[in-house]
Amino acid sequence: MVKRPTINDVARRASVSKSTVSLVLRNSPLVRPGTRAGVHRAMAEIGYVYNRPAANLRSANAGLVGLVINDLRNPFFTEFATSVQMDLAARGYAVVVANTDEDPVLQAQVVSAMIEHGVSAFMISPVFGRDDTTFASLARAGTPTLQVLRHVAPEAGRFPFAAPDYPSGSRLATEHLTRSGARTVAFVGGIEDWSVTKERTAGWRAAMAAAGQEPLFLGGRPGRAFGREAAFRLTTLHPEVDGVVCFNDLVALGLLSGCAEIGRKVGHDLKIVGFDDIEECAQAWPALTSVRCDVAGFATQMADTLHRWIDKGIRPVAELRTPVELVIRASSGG
Amino acid sequence: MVKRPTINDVARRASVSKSTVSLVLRNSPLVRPGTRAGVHRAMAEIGYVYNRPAANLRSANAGLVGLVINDLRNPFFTEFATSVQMDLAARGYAVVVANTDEDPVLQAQVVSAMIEHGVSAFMISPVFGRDDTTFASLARAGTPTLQVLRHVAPEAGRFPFAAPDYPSGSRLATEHLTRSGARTVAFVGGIEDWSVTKERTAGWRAAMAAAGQEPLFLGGRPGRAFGREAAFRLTTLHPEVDGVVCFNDLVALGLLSGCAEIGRKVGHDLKIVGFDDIEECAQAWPALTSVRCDVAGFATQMADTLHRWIDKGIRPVAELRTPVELVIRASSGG
DNA sequence: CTGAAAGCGCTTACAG
DNA sequence: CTGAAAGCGCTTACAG
Repeated sequence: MVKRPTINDVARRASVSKSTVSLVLRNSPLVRPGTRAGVHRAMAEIGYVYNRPAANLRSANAGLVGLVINDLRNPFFTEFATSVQMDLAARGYAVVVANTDEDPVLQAQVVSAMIEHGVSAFMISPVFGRDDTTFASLARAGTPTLQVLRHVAPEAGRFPFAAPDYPSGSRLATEHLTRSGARTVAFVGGIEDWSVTKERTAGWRAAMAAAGQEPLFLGGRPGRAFGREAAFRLTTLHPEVDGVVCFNDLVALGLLSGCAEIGRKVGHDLKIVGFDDIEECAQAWPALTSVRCDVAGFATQMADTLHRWIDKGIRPVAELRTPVELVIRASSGG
Repeated sequence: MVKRPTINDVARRASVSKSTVSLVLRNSPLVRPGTRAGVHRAMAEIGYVYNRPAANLRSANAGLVGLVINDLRNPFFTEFATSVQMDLAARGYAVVVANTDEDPVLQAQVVSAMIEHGVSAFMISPVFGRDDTTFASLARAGTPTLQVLRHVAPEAGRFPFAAPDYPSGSRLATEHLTRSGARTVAFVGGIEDWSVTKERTAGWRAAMAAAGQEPLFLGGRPGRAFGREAAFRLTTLHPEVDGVVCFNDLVALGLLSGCAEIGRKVGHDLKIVGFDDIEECAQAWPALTSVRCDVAGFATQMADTLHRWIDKGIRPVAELRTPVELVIRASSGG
């Protein structure tokens, strides 16, 4: 509202040139301690605040990062986005975020807007579907862009990708269920077209094949509602299923809720494993066995990767997979 | 990475002056349709993208809004923040967000950073506690700032505030429980110092007083973990309690989980009401009765309020309360 | 170590 | 309707 004091006002107040003030601002060793102190005093006195966009016009490094997420209301992504934001803030970046709600048009819009705002880099968990306008803009702008958690852009070299090792996760889950005595293990949740669904079912399919079992896949929107619905469907249509690997924890928690409603004992005649290990898993009853992806740790790693790319020019590897582990709790009879 | 084309490049390509290009950019009616078309063609051909920070240096309106939230991982705030972000995006703003994790120091840091980045306005759900540095910075910068959901800044005139009508919510909840036959209604969760706790207990206290009952308040961190713990504590130490109003839905859902574990029937010998009505309430088993604050609708209203403040200079009223309603489900025996 | 000048990409009067 | 000039708040060579 009120016009902010500028570098010129500081210079006048401290009786130096504005170049000197600029040097002080940028912590140059060239300026004498006494001068520096005087400048700092002047800044405090007149309430000077640095104008980053202006500085950025001449130099570079906007200190702004774009974070674009397909479904921010899903606790898995919430945790990821929040952790990334906080980690980047600790490194001095401001984060402009957008939820794309699995909508390719919205995604293209927010990405364009962020490019106009001059973000230094992007971290994106993209929507699926044949829409290249987003990545075309990104390529044209040349902004460093890291795909996380899911990938869609074809040129992996241009848009490096990192995610937890989903296939291993579902393999671990399935083997655990089989070892615990489950005879028929279904996979519940996930949209079949999505690459992430292919990855999350891969380990389960492999384990099923190894055990000589016919894989039963129940696809659906990965939320609680579908999980609840699946509880009824499984019990009615597939009573032989005694083990379930879920696409994510929301589906598993919905399944738990549905089983509670129909009075089906989870952990005994039906063993359930979730995916992601969101915080709620440990608080549920029965507590939910899940594939721990360590989102918070993954987020920290990604924040660091992006920071090194922007600041030090260190390009991330084209594809990175981080290890997952199975956390066994009551829902799988553990 | 690659230097973006500028307004000058467009001008050269379209054989006009850069002033004309600027006018086209700003949709001025002054420029002839033919000229305008030529400029647009040139922009497309060379892949011009508008440089907002540069424009902002001369004019105003950064098109950037700061969203500062005390606990982004809490689904209530997640829903709020996500809705606000999407609504503001629809109005052409980019949103830089930060989670402060109830930490006043972090809050002061991110607010300063956002001021440096030149955000046009703030929407803040502040941390509690005696820390004025955040609001002092805000006041000094003169950036329009709307307090939402919680308030802490003393000068309401300077920092308008808006939130759902919490007191009415707990009154509705308590009356409903009493009417449903509960004899002893406790309040569970919430840090006693927080103003929001005072507000959320107010209606309950009033209803208790009206019913001539002694109020039992069990304070604690408003999360699932505390809710679970409370289930055990209530059953052991306060077996007479047959109705509970919770600080928020997370506490209520934790309570549900704890009751499931100890085999206590919710909705019959213990009736529970949550607060906020997050999406999960309807998916829980038993489904959770809750005070609906309509976060999404509230968010839309706040986005609109902020937009009118920034764009049209219409100051919000000093304090706004939005109506709440009780959504009755199985957990309260409804 | 410090200052004067030019320039970053845009917008804003001001002429024409 | 269109163009030349100045200026937004900073940084960057370049002198001194």
